[in-house]
Amino acid sequence: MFFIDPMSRTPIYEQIRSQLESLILAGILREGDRIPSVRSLSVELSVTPVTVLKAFAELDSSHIISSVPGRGYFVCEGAREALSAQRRALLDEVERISKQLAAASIDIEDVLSRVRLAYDSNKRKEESK
Amino acid sequence: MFFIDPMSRTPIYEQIRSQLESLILAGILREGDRIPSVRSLSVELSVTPVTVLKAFAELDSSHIISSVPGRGYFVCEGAREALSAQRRALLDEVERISKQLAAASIDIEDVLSRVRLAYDSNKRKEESK
Amino acid sequence: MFFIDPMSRTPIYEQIRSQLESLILAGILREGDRIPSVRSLSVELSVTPVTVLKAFAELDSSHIISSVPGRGYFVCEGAREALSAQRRALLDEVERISKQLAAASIDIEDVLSRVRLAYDSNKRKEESK
Amino acid sequence: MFFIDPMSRTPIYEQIRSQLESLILAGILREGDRIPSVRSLSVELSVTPVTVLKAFAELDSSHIISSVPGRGYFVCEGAREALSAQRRALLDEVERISKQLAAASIDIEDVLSRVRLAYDSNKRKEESK
DNA sequence: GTGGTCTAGACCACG
DNA sequence: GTGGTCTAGACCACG
Repeated sequence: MFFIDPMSRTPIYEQIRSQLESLILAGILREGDRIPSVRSLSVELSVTPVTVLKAFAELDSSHIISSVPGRGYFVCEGAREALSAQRRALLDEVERISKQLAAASIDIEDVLSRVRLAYDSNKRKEESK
Repeated sequence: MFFIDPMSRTPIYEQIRSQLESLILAGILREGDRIPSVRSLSVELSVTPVTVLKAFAELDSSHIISSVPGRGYFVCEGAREALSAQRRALLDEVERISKQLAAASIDIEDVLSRVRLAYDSNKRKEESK
Repeated sequence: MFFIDPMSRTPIYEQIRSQLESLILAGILREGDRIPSVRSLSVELSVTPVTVLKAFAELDSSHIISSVPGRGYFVCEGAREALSAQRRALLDEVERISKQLAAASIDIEDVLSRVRLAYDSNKRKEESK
Repeated sequence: MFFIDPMSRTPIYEQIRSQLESLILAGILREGDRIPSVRSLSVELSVTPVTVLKAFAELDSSHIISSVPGRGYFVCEGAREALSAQRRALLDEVERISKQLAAASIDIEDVLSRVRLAYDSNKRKEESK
């Protein structure tokens, strides 16, 4: 269900968070569903429980999942909608700022290269390439 | 010195502001220089003085130029640095948001196309005219 | 400058966060000020750097302080106002819900005791009492 | 069966709703029971039928009671459980927020007084009358 | 069993 | 030097 790349420059907890988000967006994890326990997932992924917990805590603070101590983590009401709204908002923000940059006559290539830079810094440097 | 495209979707006062900014960034207009008067510029560009004034007022409120009643508008101390800081800040913001989008596994093409969309919406499609 | 009680039931990172908030609200730490480094504070308080970092990371995600990797953490623009707004909002929420409870004829003592319960669960159990 | 205080600052329809809720919670009105008609209740309480209807409509939209056109309003399946769940949820919310306030070192008295304020604003000061 | 906090220490990138 | 991630493992409360 989960796959992490320990060599990636994206921190492991971000990879876990991102995959949980995708599972919720895809409707595989639904409102009220219990998600795998911190410990079981840490075993499955061969990482320490603290790393899994960090991913869960971030989603908890965005009200995407909710912790019930002693019972586990559960997908919140409206989590899916919240996630798509979040993503739409980020893309809208990119557009809004890009309009300002266009108005300031900044070369579009400068903007595009910044986006690529951000994505690259998030990716593994593949030595074999 | 100035060129405006009355057919552009970018408001004329934005075009004027953007060109003044470029002249300051390029070092053509320097700290303390007097910039063309509202009246003369409105004649030169064949636009109403109100439009020119709007551009000046925006730059005034960002402390890029400053009005000296009865004498005209002058380029502020540190205007050039302020402008480059502004532009750097916007580009930094693009990068920051792009990192979030990367972390959320949003396809980079979705982001790039939003940037292009913003730039396109700022341009007049000249071919179709 | 800082004092933590390792015996308290309030986690150490919450104590650190709360004290930083108080210093900002009191105007002792101001916008743009650099706050003590993670490592120096961990030495001063005799806790691990990870615990200090957890406190800082929470304040970072609320835009109260901001990390500049390689240079340290700094108090954000508007941090003080944001903190007081936060606190006002929480108290307003208590009042709003209390009105609903009053309208539902819930005994006020049931409500007050819930508040006390929350506060008690946050405090040290004093055995000596 | 019903008592309303026309002098209270709590709207009359809230009083009616609250009393219906109490009757259901107390088990006096049970699932499937027919509740008094809008018309008879408006006469009994000397209020306009519109006020009674407003109380019923609110309970209807929370699926506590349900209208059967031409026959009257009936208590829904599970109404009692739904009501206690609602009340528990509100009290849980008070506790949750109180924990945040405690963590932020807000004086407990500030919180308690907000609760009392909400209850007081809901009551008519009878002595001053 | 569940989540949650903390330690001690390694290691990384960046300036 | 700065922040930031991760491990391995101890220990806690709660159910």
